[in-house]
Amino acid sequence: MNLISRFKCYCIPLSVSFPLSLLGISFQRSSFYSGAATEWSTGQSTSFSNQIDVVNEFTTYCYQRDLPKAMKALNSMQKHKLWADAITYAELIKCCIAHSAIKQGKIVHQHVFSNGYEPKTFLINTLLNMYVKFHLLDEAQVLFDQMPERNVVSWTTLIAAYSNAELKEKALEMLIMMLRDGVKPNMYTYSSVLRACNGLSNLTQLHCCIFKFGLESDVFVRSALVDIYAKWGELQAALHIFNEMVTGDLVVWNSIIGGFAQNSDGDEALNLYIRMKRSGFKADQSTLTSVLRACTSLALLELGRQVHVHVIKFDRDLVLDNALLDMYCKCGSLEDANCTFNQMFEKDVISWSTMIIGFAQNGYSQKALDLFKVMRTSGTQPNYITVLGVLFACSHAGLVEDGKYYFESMKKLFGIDPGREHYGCMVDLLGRAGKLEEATKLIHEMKCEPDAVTWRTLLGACRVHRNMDLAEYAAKQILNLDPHDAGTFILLSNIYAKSQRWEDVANLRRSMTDGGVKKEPGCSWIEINKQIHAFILGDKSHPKINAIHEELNQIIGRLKEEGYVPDTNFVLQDLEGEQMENSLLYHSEKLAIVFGMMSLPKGKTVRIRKNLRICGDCHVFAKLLAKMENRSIVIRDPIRYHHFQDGACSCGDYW
DNA sequence: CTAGGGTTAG
Repeated sequence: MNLISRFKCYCIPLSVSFPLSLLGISFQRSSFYSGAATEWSTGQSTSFSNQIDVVNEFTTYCYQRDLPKAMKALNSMQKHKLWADAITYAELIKCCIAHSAIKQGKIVHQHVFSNGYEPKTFLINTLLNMYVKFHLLDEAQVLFDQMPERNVVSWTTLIAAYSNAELKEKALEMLIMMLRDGVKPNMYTYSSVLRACNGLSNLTQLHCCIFKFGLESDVFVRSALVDIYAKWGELQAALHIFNEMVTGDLVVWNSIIGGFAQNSDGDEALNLYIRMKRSGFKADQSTLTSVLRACTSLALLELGRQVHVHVIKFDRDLVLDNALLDMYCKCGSLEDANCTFNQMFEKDVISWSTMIIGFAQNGYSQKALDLFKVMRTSGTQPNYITVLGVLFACSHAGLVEDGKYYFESMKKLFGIDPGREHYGCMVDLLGRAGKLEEATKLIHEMKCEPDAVTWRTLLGACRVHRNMDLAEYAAKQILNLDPHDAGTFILLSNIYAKSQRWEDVANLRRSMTDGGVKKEPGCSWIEINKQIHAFILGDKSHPKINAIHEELNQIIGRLKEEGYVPDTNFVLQDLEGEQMENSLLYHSEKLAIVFGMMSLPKGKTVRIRKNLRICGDCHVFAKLLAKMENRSIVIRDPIRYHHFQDGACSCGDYW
C-alpha cells in the first residue's frame, strides 16, 4: 500500500485565506491548510491565531531561503498537523536542491504526505524534480509510480532524467508509456528525449512525431534536433535544420559549431564561427571551446593563440582550459602547453591525460611518465584514456619493461580492464621492439576482438622489421575487416611484387579496381599569415608551385653534398619502383616545408600538419634540413609529432 | 514543477 492510499480516508483539508496585510509580510502569498479540524474544536492548546503564526513563520523562512529555520518551522507545523500551500513548499524544495540538502528534502517529502494530506500533482512534480536533481532516480521512480495522476510535467521530468543519465532505453520506453497513457508530450518532452536516440531510425521517428505535433518550430526542440543530428554525424541534416531557423540563439550556434568541430570538420566549424560573429553574436566559453577544438584538429597554432586572448577575458573554466591545453599540445607547442597546465587553477583527469598524452606524442615519453607519477600522488584517479597515454609513451620510447608493467598491473592498480586500444599499444610496443611473435600472440589473446587498427599496428611493425610473411598475414586480416583500406592493398601488392608473385599482384589490383578502392593522396598543410596552404602530392595548383619546386631542387642538391641519399630502399615501400625517387621528391611535406622556409621569417619554426604518416625519406630530409638551415621543423602526422632540430628528431627515429 | 551547447585516445 502506498503513502497516498494509506492516509486518504482521514483527511479533510481546511483552507483559510486572508489578506496579505494581515500578515505584515509584503512579498508572500499564503494560505494554510489544516487536517486537524477535530483537534481544535475539542479544545487543544493551539489557537487559531497561533496556527496562522506557525504557518506564517514557515512561509516567511521559505521565501527568505533560510533552510534551517524553515525546517524548524516545518517541524512545528508537523506537530500541529498544519500545512502550507504548494508554492511555499516548492520554494523550500528549491532551497533544498540549492543546498544539496537530501535529508531535509526527504523530510519535506514525508511531511507533505503525512496525516492523510494529499499533495497536488504540482507539488509531487516538484519533489520528483528534487530527487532527479539529487540523482536519486530510483526514489523519483517510486514516487512517480505512486502518483494518483501524472501530467506532462511528471512524465517529462522523469524522461529528461533518464535521458541525462544516459539511460536511453528507459527514456524511450517512458515516452511510449506516456503516449499510451494519453498524455501528450510537449516541446519540453521532445527536447529532452531527443538526446536518448539510439540511432538514426529512432531519430527519424521522433523527428516525424515532432513534425506531426507541430513542435518543430520551438527553439529548444530545433536546437536539440540540430545537436542530435550532428552527434550522429549527420552534419548536413543538422546544418539544414539550423539554416531554417529564424530565431537562432547562441546555444544553437554552439551546437552546430560544436557538431562540426567534434566530427573533425574544423574547417566548417571555423566558417560557422565567422558566420556567427557576422550575425552579431558574442562567443562564450562553449563557443571558444569548440573553436579551439577546430584549431586543434587543423593544427592552427596562430589562430589558437588568438583564441587564447579571448579565453582570458572569461572566468576560469575547466573545460575551456582543457581545450586550450590540448590545442597547444596538438599544435606541437609544448612550452605553451606546459605553461597553461601549470597555471590551471583546477585540474581533472582530462587535464592530466591531455598533458601526459601531449608529452608522449611530442616525443617526451620520460616527461609523460614522470607526470603520470605526479598525477598518482595528486589524488586524481587515472582513467581508460590516461593509461592509454602512458602505454603510448612507453611504446614510442621503446620502454618495453615499463609498458609491460603498466599493462599487466592496470587492473590491479587503477581498476581499469585493458581494452582494445590498450592491447593495440602493447602490440605496438612489442612490435617496434622487434618482438613480433610476442605481439602476434598478444593479439590472439585479446579479450575483445582485434579490429583493423590492431592488425595495422602489427603490419607497421612488420614493415619496420621487414617480416614479409607476417606482414602478408596481417594485411589479409586488415582487408577482411576493412576491404577499402587502400594503403594495405598497395602494401600487400608490393610484398607480392617483391616475391615475384605476379598473379597475386594482378588479382589484388583487380579487386581494388572492382571495389572502387582509392588511395588517399598525401596532403600537408601549413598556416602562414592567417592563411592555410595545402599541398597535395601531384597537385600543382599552388600559385608558387614553380618557385617551390625550384627551391626544393636546390635544397636537395645542397643536402646531397652534405651526404643526403634519397631513401627509396624501404622494403615495403608503397610506391612502384621507377616512380620512387621522383615521387619522394614531391611528397607533400617536402613542398610544405620548403614553402614555410620561403615564407616565414628567418628562425621561425616551420609547423606542418599532414594526413598520412611521414615516410622515412622525408624524415631524413627534415632532420638534415633543420640542421643545415638552423631552423626547427615540427611535423604532426596522424599519430604523433616530429620536432626536428640540429639534425635529430624528438621521436628518436622511432615512430 | 519539466527542455538545448564545450574538454582527453583511435
